[in-house]
Amino acid sequence: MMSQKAKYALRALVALARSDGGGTMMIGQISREQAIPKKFLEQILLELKRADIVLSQRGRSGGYALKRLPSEVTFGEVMRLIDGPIAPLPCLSKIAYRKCDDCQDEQACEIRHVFERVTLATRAVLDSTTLADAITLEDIPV
Amino acid sequence: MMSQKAKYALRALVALARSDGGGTMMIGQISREQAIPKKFLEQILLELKRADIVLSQRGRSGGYALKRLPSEVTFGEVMRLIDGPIAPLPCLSKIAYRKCDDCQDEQACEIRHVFERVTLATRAVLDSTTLADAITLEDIPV
DNA sequence: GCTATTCCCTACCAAACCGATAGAGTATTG
DNA sequence: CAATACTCTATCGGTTTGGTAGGGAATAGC
Repeated sequence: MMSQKAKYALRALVALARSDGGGTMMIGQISREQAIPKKFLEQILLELKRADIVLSQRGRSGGYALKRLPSEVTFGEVMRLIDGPIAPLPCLSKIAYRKCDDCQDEQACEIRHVFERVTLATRAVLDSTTLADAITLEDIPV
Repeated sequence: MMSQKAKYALRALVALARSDGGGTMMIGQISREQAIPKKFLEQILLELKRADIVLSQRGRSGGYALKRLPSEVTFGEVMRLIDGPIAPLPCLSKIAYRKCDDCQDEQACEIRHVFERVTLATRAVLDSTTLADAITLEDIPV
């Protein structure tokens, strides 16, 4: 299961992408519209800002907006930022490769072989789907 | 990331499947061979037994063996047993469907649309790969 | 029929993680 | 200059994770 936080992050980004193709929204506005606890959303948006996915304007008529085009933000990037590696095993991760503590021979590991397929399939979806795709996805058949 | 426990469970099952196509092994033997903490493995095997995946023999020359053919135990079944639903969202789970707390319209949820694809792809792998496949998988190209 | 061996079961535990909440600080603008 | 909105750090209760501990019950071999 993905974390609640990742779900919130994606929902907030979709809201920003919908908003006039990248217009500015205030935290409170997103929070209300998407039913996300405000203070929690604050932290999430801050994290997305540090990752150069959104930008912010402080002060009286401030708010958040996408820093890039909706078509240039993938679900994979957001998931990795918030929930960490997409691969179910450290030895299959691109961004955080690590040998499994107890694995003697990585090439012979049957578990790894199977989950490599899972990982490739998952990445194929998440790294190719952008916010722009998401908001028009209703029409496209699976 | 999948849990350590699920990794142990699958490794133990693969060991049992390899063992003479379903021969009996003692906990200690699996534990040593696979470098799995013995008492933890005990709990895992017990759980697999309750799920009718393995069977046990108590007493002096006891041990564990697969209850079914290696070709009749899928990775998906084991993962669901140990780690719970495969779907990353409760509203996409087969075994534990639940509406997302904060979701107003499931059919319109963009997040759901994307992760439905992920789920289908993951299930396609895990529900079609068995222990028998795993131990001969080295030869099959991805 | 005893006893060593093996599985069975329940309880417990420390550390990490999750999903927030609190509150004080810093820009910006009307 | 004050109201408003973002910024940052700390804290917190509850759950999950990855084990460990220890006694009980069955069974095979002598």
